[in-house]
Order: sequence, then structure tokens, then C-alpha cells
Amino acid sequence: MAEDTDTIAGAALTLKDIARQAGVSLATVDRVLHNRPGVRPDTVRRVKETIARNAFQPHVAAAELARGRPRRFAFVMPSGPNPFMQQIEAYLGEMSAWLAARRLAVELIATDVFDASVLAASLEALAGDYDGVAVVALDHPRVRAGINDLVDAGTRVVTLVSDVPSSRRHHYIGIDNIAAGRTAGALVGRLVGQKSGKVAILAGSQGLRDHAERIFGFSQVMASEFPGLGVLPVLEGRDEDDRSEQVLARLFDKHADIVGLYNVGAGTQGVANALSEAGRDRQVVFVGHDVTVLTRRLLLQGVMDAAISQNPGHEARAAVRVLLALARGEPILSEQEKIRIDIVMRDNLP
Amino acid sequence: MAEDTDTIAGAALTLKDIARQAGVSLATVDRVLHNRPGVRPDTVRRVKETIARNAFQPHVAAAELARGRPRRFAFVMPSGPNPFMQQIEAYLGEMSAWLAARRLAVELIATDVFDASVLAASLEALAGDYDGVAVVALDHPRVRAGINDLVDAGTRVVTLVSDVPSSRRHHYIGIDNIAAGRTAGALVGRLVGQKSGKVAILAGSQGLRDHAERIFGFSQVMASEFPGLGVLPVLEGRDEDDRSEQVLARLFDKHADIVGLYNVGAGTQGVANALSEAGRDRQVVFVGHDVTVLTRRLLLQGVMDAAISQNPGHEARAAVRVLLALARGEPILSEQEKIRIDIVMRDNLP
DNA sequence: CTGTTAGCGCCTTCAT
DNA sequence: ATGAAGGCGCTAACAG
Repeated sequence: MAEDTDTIAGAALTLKDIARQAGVSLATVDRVLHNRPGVRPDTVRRVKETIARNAFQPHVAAAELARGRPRRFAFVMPSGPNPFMQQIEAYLGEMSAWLAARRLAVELIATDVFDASVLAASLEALAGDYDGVAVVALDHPRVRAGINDLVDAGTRVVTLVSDVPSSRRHHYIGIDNIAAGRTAGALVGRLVGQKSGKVAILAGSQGLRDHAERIFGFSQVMASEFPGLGVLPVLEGRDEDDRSEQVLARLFDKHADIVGLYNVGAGTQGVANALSEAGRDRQVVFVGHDVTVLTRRLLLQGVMDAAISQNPGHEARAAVRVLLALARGEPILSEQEKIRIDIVMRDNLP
Repeated sequence: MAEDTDTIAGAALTLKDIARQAGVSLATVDRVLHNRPGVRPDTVRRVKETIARNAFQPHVAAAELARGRPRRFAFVMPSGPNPFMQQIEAYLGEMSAWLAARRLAVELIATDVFDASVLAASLEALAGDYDGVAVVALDHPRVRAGINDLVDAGTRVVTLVSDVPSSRRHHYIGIDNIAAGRTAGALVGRLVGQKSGKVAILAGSQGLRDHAERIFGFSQVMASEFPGLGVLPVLEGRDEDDRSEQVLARLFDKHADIVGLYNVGAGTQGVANALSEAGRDRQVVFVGHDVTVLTRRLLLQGVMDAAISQNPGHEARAAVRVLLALARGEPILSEQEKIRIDIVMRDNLP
């Protein structure tokens, strides 16, 4: 019986064992383990060595139990009725039993995240009350300062969906929007195939960092790989259905040779309306973002050809896990927490 | 400041609180909590009611600590040098610190999973020694019996990558292969575009359940949505490079009008060789499975157009998490543990 | 600077 | 059928 066994992780030493081996007390090992002051340098060295030699891992369950007080995390989210954000909140809700069993309290804080001073004020108000904060952040100097202040106060901070790379946040939970735009471009180009013609881009606003990045990636690919397809100037629909429909309708009137359409943000219903009223919903290759009830239906109907998606459930859970790992001082499983750019077509709808 | 707060999970009751409220002792509550015998029916009812009324959640950390003995999980994996399986094993290795901190021991057991009696024997040998078993299973009556015996003995069992739906395994960690085949079909069809011609299918063996299912899904989509593309009879390459190259070379000789190619299993290097030697690596739309060093390179080179992938890291972690949740009696976050069918193209390579 | 000690909340014998 | 009591491994006072 060709059998071969290999064990991953087995050890079971305790703090006490380390203390004995190093010739010190429990408390001293604990101090070293948490880089707390009050230990002579060479004692530190001796203890660290013993820990390393034994590949000692403190038992998280014991540590958690001994802490006493529960951990509190805050999620600072946009106050408007954004379906994607609502999905994230819903998935947090699904975790409630999981959270309760670990004595973790998650609080949702709704704010106008598009107003830098309001958002910054909300962040300031959190100081000291939470072990960790996840925030859908606007990239603005005041917000950056707010984040940095929290970090300085010892709070763990992760940015969610929208990043502030220049801040000292511990982690970003979200996708690379430039790559997402490139992916959209490759799909539009490939799905259009041999045909030549024009490609339209509709964004919420080019002032939004994520939209701008997606457009950048999209244009990059179109220019370098599909030079036969002319890209029309970017339209703005403010992520609203009505406005999106109007600007697109006007565009369809002007150009009869549109073969592809990239919707960078929301306003999807408006896009679908404009396409069907122009009678072009089957001819134009239409790629957009996120899987919602609406995009799901459009994909099934064949109106939409592909959706670029970031998994909201994954983002919700990753944010909690990363905040928890940071708070505990545990390593982060980076491959697990990385948010992928999903290509969703009709047959692999989740 | 438009601010609104909402708390998810807050409680912090303990077993003792429940005991006092129900007018019984700690031990009795514990018995009820774990459906252990030795409690009068109406006491059970009273305690359960108190638990429900307070939405009481036992603290996992305390439970884990009190158990004393560590948990042992076994992963029964194919013994051959399969790159995909090696990836799963590597990701398990990456979790070792995480596992150690939770006093979980994971053991890899290499077996000839393609021989039903050998696999069944391996499973039998595990009885009683493990809290949970993950197995890459062949769908065969003897294997099914082996799985059921383990389940009956109280071991938690999950099937990994390859399922035995008729067994009583607690969970399947893997993708829906029919949907994966459909996704491949939709991609080949859409990427071929206007051109007409023939589509080739290369599988390892049609006797393998997952390969058969993928072919089924693929053919379904081709027939219903791309009737203009003729599907050639399925070739078999035994997942070997040499053989795959040979059978494809012969096919390319016979048919000058091949526009699409679906590689259902492994042997990818052979496929690439055959394509380039026939000078058709840029004209034929080539879709295959899994992201490996090789398929990654082929995607970047433009030889391969898309890879259908199941995330091996996700599968490894999901298997561990599900076994752990089952062992603890915790609910499973089904959306988290579901393995998605990933479409990977050049621009969204992970 | 270092050690001692009392829990954290639950599980598990062992009594009753 | 039920209860009492001792730990599991770590943290956090408090002593020295």
C-alpha cells in the first residue's frame, strides 16, 4: 500500500515549558513575547532564542480567553443606498454567530464618505474606542491624516474597497482597479472579435479614484492591443440610472458603429434601457462591474456579456479576519486575504 | 454629521449565567448544549429555552482551551506528481503557523486514489485516529463504503476536488465541473467570434468523472449556442504531455479548419507543443484548466486564451475550516466555503 | 527588572 | 439525573 505520511504542525509546548527551559518565570516570557518593556536585554535574547529553538506558538484560544475584554471593530461605510456596500453589510450580518462565538463586536458607522471633512471627523470620533477600524476611504489629505492619527493611537486600520495608499493603514482590502480596467478592456476587445467600430466608456465620475484607474487600465489595453477599435471620449453618468441613460442615448444617436461598451460604475439599469431603446442590446458587447440582482439578470438575458467583480462577501470577511489577526499580532495569510478580480459570465455566475 | 450606528453581535453571557437563569448547574447546561444523555427531558427543555431566549453562544476560545487534546485531521491525497495537488499541499504548509496556534495537527497521507480498493483500505486505516478527514475521492462503491464507515464512526469527512455525491460525506469542497465545462464552452465560442470551423476537445480520460462532466457541459453549450462550430470527437491524452502532443498533431494534420481547442485536463505542455509545431498557436482559441507556472506563461504569451481555475489555496483552507467547524459543531459559512469557477485571462492573473 | 497568583469560560472527571 | 471542583494556557495585576 503505497502510503506516505507527512505532518504539518504538531508541537504542543506551553509558555510554562519555555519559561522553565529559559530559566525565567511565566511573566517574563509573556513580556518578551509581546515586546513589553522591563526585561534586561540579554534575558530577552535568551528567551527569544528558546522560543525560536522550539518554534513555540502561543495557543490563541488561551490568549483570547485570558484577555477578558471583548474586541471592538468599527466599519465606516457610505451612508447612501449603494447596493454593493449593502452587500458587504449583509455579509457582515451573516457572520454574526461567528463573531459572537469569538466575543467580537462589529459596529457599522454610516457616514458621508465622499465629503473628506465629514469622513475625517467620523474617524477622529473613533479614537480610543475601537481595536480596529475598516473604512471605505476617500483619498484626500484630511482623510489620510485621520487614518494616520488612528494608527498612531494604536488602532488597527484597514481600507476597504477604496484605498488611501499614502496613509499608514495596515492593509488594503480590495482590488487593483487598474488591472480590473485592463481585464474589462481585454474582454471587450476579445468579445468584439473581427468587427471594427467604436467603443464607449461610461463612468460615474472621472474624479473618483477607482473609476479613473479603471478607465486608465481599459484605455491602455485598447490602445495597445485593439488599435482597430476607436475609443470614444468618456461619458459621465454620476452613477445614476436616468442620467446614464440620457448620455448614452445621445451617443447612440450620433454613432451608428458602436460595437463595445464599458460601464465603469453603477447606473446599470440606465445603460440597459439605452441599449434596448436603441435596439442594440444584442449587438453591442457590454461589460460592467459587480454581480447584483440586476447585472445577474442582464447576464442571463445576454444583454450584458461579462461583469468584472470583487467578491463582497470575501471583502467583508477578509476585513474582519485581517483586523483580528493584526490585533492578535498573528501573521496574515496574504494569499487568502487578497481580493481577486473575478470575471463573471453567464455560465459561472456565483 | 449624518451618522448612524448599528452593532452586529454584542452579547457576552456565559454558561454560568445560563445555569443560574435556568436554575441548574454548569454541568447540566453543558450536557444539554452537547446533546449528551443523562438529563431529564423537561430539564432539557427548560435549559434549551434559556439558551435560545438569550441567544447564548458559548465562547469558542474557552471551549477549545478546555478540551485539552489537540485535534487531528488527515488529508488523503493522490501519490503521483500532480501539480495541482502539490499546490494544495503547499498551501496547507503555508498554514502551519495558523494551525499550530490552534493546536491542530494536519497529516498528509499519499495514496493511489485511482485504485478504489487501495483508497478504501487507506480510509479504513484512519478509523478512530482522526477528528476529520479530507479525501480526494474516486467515485466507486468501495470508496463510498469507506467514507460512510468513517462517518458512522464519528469522523467528519469532506471530499476534496473530486466528490462522491452518493456517500454521506459532510461536505464537498470543489467546483461544479459541469458548470466549469459550460464556462469553457462559452469562452471558446465567444472568443472564436464570427469565424466558423471545428473545435477540438482533449481530455485525460473520459472515464474520470470530472473530465466527463466538463466535456458534458462544454458540449451542451457548443450545441445550443454555437451551432456553427462543429465539435470533433473527444481525444484522450491520459494527462500526459507526449501522448497529448501526438494525438493533437495527428488531428491538426487532418483538419485545417480548427478554430478552437478545449483541454479538459493536464498535458498542457504537449498541447502547446502541438500548437506551435503546427504553426497555429496564435490562430486557435485555446482554453484549459488551472493556473500553474506553465499555464501562466502560456497566458502571458497569448498562446492560451483563458484558464478555468479552482483556487487551490482556497480549497486547502476551506477544507480545514469546514472540518474544524464540523468538529466544533459550529455553523459553516457556506458562501465562504463555496469554491468558485474562476475565469483567468492574462490581465487578471492572480 | 522579575516572579507569584488569580482568574478568563468551558469541559471533564468524580461524587452524590 | 444532577452538582462540585479542578484544570486547560495565557494575561494582568500586584509583589518583591
